[in-house]
Amino acid sequence: MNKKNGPTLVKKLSRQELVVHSKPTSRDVARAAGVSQSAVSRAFTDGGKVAPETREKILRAAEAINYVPNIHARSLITRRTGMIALVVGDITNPFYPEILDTLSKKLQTVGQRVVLFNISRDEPIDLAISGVLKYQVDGIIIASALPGISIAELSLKTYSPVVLINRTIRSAPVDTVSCDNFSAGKFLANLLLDSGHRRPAFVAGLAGASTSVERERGFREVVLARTGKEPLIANGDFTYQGGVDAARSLFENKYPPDSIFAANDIMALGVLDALRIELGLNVPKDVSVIGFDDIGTAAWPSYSLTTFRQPVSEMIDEALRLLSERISDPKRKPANVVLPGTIVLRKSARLSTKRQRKSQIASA
Amino acid sequence: MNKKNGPTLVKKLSRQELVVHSKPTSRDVARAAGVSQSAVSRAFTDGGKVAPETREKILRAAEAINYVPNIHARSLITRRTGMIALVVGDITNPFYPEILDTLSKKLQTVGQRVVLFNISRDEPIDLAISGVLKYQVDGIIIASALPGISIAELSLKTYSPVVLINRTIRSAPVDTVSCDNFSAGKFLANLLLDSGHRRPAFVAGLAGASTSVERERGFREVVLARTGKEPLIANGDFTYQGGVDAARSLFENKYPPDSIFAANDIMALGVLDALRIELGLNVPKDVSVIGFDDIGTAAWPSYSLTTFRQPVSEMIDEALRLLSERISDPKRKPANVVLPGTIVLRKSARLSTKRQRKSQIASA
DNA sequence: GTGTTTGTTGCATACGTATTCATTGATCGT
DNA sequence: ACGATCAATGAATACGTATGCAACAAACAC
Repeated sequence: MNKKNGPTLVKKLSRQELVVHSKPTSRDVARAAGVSQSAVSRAFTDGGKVAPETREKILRAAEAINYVPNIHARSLITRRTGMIALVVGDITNPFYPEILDTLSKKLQTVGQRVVLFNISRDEPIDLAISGVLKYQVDGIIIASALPGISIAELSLKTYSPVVLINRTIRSAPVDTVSCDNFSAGKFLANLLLDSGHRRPAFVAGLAGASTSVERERGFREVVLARTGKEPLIANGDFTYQGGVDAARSLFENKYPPDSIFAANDIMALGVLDALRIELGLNVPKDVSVIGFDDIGTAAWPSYSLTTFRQPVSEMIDEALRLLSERISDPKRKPANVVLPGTIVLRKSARLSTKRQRKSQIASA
Repeated sequence: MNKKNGPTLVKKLSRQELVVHSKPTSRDVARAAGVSQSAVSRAFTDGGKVAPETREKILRAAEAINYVPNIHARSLITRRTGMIALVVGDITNPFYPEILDTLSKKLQTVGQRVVLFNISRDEPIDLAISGVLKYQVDGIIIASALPGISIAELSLKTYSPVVLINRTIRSAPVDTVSCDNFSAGKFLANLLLDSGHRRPAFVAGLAGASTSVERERGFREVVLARTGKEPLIANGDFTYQGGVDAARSLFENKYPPDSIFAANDIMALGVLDALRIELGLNVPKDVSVIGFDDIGTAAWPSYSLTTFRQPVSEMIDEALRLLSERISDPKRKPANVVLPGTIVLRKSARLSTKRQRKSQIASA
C-alpha cells in the first residue's frame, strides 16, 4: 500500500543505493565508522569483543546517524525477545495495575519489557493464546481467570514458560505462584468469630476463579465447624458494583450477617459503601468488613479497610524466578509456590485486641 | 549459556536434521503439508493468494504441529510490528489504567498490541527513548510528563510516529491530543464563582506538567479577573497523598479557601479525605471540591466527586487516527487536537442549579 | 487445434542482526 | 630473531518469514 518500489524501471538496484528515508541499520553505522557490520554488532553486545577505541568510534557514529539496534532481527538469532507477556483479565481492578507496575519496573532493570494482553471476558481463549505465542515472548505470566482453559492444552501449545500468578489449577502441570488463600480464609473466619461475630458472610468473586474458591473454602470450613451453620454467601463478580449488589442481597436476608469477608478489596469497598450509604449502617459497629489484596485505596481514611495483604512484590519475584528456572530447564517438574500474606488491621472491622497481636500467619 | 551446539564433532549439520525441541517454523509446516514454505506464508497472510483447499490443508498441518507464525521475522520484511508503545509515568493513578484498558482493547480489535514503557520519575530520558525505539514499534503514545524532554530531540531520534496524549508542548512539532485544559480551568472558575464561592483555590500537579499548568492558567485568569485576587495555590504532585498535604497547607492559611479545584481526581480525593476526616469540615457545605478526569472512584458514593470528565475514548481514537495518518504521510504538519470535556455534577461541590443546566462546554 | 488469459505454486532472495571461522597484526617468551 | 599465543576484525552464513518472478496448468475464445 505504502510501498513505492518502482520494480520495472531499473534492472538491479539494491536498497542501499536508493536514498530511502528509513531507519539506519548496523551496516549504515559500519560504513560511517569505517568498520564491518560485525564490529558494530559487537559494539552493541554486552560481552562483545571489540577494542575500546573501536567501540567508541562506532558508538559515536551510531549516535550521529541516530542508529538504534533492531530487537526483532536480534531475536531471530538469539531466540530471546526480552519481552514478557502479562495476560490480564480485569485491569480496572487496581490490584492489577499494581502488579503491572511492579512487574514492569522489575523487568526494566534487567532490560526486559512487558507486553500486555488484555483479555476481554468473552474473548475466545484459543485465539488469545495464539495471539500471545506469535510474539515469541520469553515468558508468559497469567494473572487472569482464563475461563475454561484446559491446562493440558496450554502446555502443549506453548513452548514458552508459563506462570500463573494469583491463580492455581488443580493438579496442573504448570508453575503457579499464589497466596495461601485457603489458610487465609480460615484465618479470617477465626478472626471474626474470635471477636464475637456470629453470622459471617462471604462475598465471592467470579464463579470458578480459584482464588475466590479457595478463600471461600477455608472461610466456610471454619464457620461451619465453629457455628454449625453455613456462612451466607453472595456473588460479587470481583467488581465494585458487584460488591454493592452483594451487600444489598445479603441484607435482604431475614437474618443478615454481622460481618462480611469479600474475596477482594474492590468488592469490599462496594460492600462498605452500600452498607453505610444505602443501608445506613455503621461500619464496624453494626457490621465488620474485611477485604483481600490491600490495594492502595484500602488505606484511604474514608474506607480504612481491614484487609489481607498479598505480598505482590515477592509474588512477582517468585514468578520471575520460576520463569528463568524453566528457561534453563524446560523439563523441571512444575512448582506451586505458596506465599504467606499479612493481615492489615484498620478500622472497618471490630476485632478483639488479643487477636490483633497475632497478625502474621505462616504459610502452609 | 543454554546453547548446546556441538560444533566440532560434525562437519556440516543443518539445524533441520538435528531433532531439536524447538518451535516449529513455516518450513516444518510446509514439509508436513507437502507444499512450499511460500505457500504456508500465503496461507497465513490475509490477502494471500492460495487455493482454498491448499490453505485448508496447510492450516490443518499447522494446527497439528502447533505452529504459530513468528511476528518478528515477519516484521523484518513488512516493516510493521503491530506493536504500539505506551509510555506512562504514573500508572498508580487510575486514570492511566483506564487509558491503557481502552487503548489495548481498541488495538486488539485490529490485531495490534500495547508494549508498556513504565518510566520511573528518575529514569534518564534518553535511555528511555532509545529503549522504546529498539522495539521498532509502529507508533508511540506518550502519556507521561517526560521531564526535560526536548521535542526537537524526540522527532530527530524517532522514525516512528509519536503522539502525546494528555500532554502538549509549546510550539512543538509533534502531534498531540488533549482536553481543552485552559477553557476547562476558566469554566470551573466561573462555575465556582457563579455559585457564590469567594475564595477558590487550586491544587497543582507535577511542576511543569502542561495539563496542570494550563488548567491553572485558565482558572487563575478568571479568578483574578473576577475577584481581583490570585487564587490560593498548593502543590499536590498528582498523587493522593499530595492532595492530602495540599489541603492541609491550604488550611494553614489565615483565610482558607471555600472551594478547591484539584488538577486531577486522585488529588481531589486526597483533598476530600483530608478536609472531612482530618479537618472535620463538611463537603460541600463548608468547602466545595472539584476534580479532573472522572476516574471510576469519583463516582463512588463515599466521594461522589464533582469533576471534569476527559473524553478518554475519543482521545484515544484521535491518537490512533493521528498515528495512522502520520504513517501514511510522515511529513504532514503536526496536528494539535483539542477535545471538549464534560462537567460531571455530583455532590462534592455546592453549585447553583441555574448553571448546572449548562453543563457541556464547547471546544475552542 | 492454437493462442491467450487466469489462477496456483515454487524458487530465490531480502529483511537486520549475531556468530562462527579464518585472517591479520601484535605481543610475548625464549 | 622466531615461532607461539592472543586480541581484533571481517567475510560469510543463519535466524523465520514475505514477496517478486517465473513456471505451470487449467480454462477459455476462436
